[in-house]
Amino acid sequence: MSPKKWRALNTEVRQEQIIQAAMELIAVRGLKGFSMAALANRIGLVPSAAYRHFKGKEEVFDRILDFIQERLLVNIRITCEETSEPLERLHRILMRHVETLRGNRAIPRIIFAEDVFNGNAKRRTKIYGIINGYLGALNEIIREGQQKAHIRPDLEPETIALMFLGMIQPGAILWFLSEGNFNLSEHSEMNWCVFREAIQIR
Amino acid sequence: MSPKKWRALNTEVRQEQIIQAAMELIAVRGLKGFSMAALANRIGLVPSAAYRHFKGKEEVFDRILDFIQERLLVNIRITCEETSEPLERLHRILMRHVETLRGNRAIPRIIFAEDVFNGNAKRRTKIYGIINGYLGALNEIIREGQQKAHIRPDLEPETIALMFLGMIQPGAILWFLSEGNFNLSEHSEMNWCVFREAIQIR
DNA sequence: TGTACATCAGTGAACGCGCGTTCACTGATGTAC
DNA sequence: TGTACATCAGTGAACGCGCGTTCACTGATGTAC
Repeated sequence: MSPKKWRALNTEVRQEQIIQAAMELIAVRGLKGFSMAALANRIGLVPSAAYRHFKGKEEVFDRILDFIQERLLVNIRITCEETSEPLERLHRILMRHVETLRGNRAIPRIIFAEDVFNGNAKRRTKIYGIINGYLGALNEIIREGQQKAHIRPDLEPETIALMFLGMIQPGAILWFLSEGNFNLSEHSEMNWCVFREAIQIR
Repeated sequence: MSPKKWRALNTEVRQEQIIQAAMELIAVRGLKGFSMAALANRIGLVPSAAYRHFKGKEEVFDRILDFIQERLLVNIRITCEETSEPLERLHRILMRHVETLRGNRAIPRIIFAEDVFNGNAKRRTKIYGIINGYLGALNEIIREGQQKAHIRPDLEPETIALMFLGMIQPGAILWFLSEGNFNLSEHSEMNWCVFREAIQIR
């Protein structure tokens, strides 16, 4: 079929290619576009070949979730290495989060798509865990900010952490629905100003 | 088949039943559970009978979106009739919004499920329009609050309106993922306190 | 009031399609002796 | 260094399933005369 010499690649390489292809497919065509056939074709394989590297669609999806979790937590980790000032940390995490969404359009599609976990309690729990893990990391930063007297101590860290996500989500949906026309970064920056004033000690 | 006498109902009644059944299905089983077959069975019809009352699945979905739009805007309308105090309006709209989500679990599933509009530009535009319409109504209330010197005039009404949605969305997702264990009302109330302080004139 | 016909909601069988998955087979590469 | 065999990635045909949709048909109700 192909003019150039036929070449088999080992499983690790293929697994990475498949996850990558899946993310691209979801980014461009949505969750419906994420099929084993489309996946395989995208990296020049026949659909059944994908089953040499993954047990099935479920496993591919699980790996995608792992990837997303990792991406989000890395943002927090490197930010915390950069600075120890709590408000500055939150600000940078916000900006990195937005950039991550802009760079990986598949992420909001998966996280928001409540559809994904239906009839699959394990998956639902997994996504719940990812979000809670992220919120937990934010909680820690916020609590530190309260101890250092940078953040109002009368607010629950959990409330602040959720409002943090609230700065991003509605904008992300509008950005997505408007096919990129809505200015997500600018909007987040304005939200941040209001948010910071609301939580910092005046 | 059925023991009780066979009875045909007219199209208006059936249309209402079908929309209702569709919302229930989405609420309980997610968007994947929304099929013409399940729909029809739920109201005691054979799948093909549904096509007597709707051209197809697309049309059913369009009508669901109309229903949601109506529900959201009604919340704003009746609140504005109750009180003319801008901050009180926003507070009540927030509570009503939360109650609407709790009463119609299908709504967050549809609005968040970015999947829905894929490959269907018209539908995407329609949902964008619904959200923008809601934001527009909030904008008006906010602008009035700024003119009456209840709300800080240095903030863009659009920013405030989006943050308003941000009070609801992350909580709604957690509430959904936790299968109702997350206390959405309480969380919204706490968010409101922070939000009000952030936008009101001190 | 009775008859002939149109309308309208509901039925069941059948279709085409896409998708996830399986399986026997192939051909290249790695390994044991 | 050469031969025999195992392993491993890729192939293509085929499956079963669910779903959206169509269509000829049925039986009750409404309407015209």
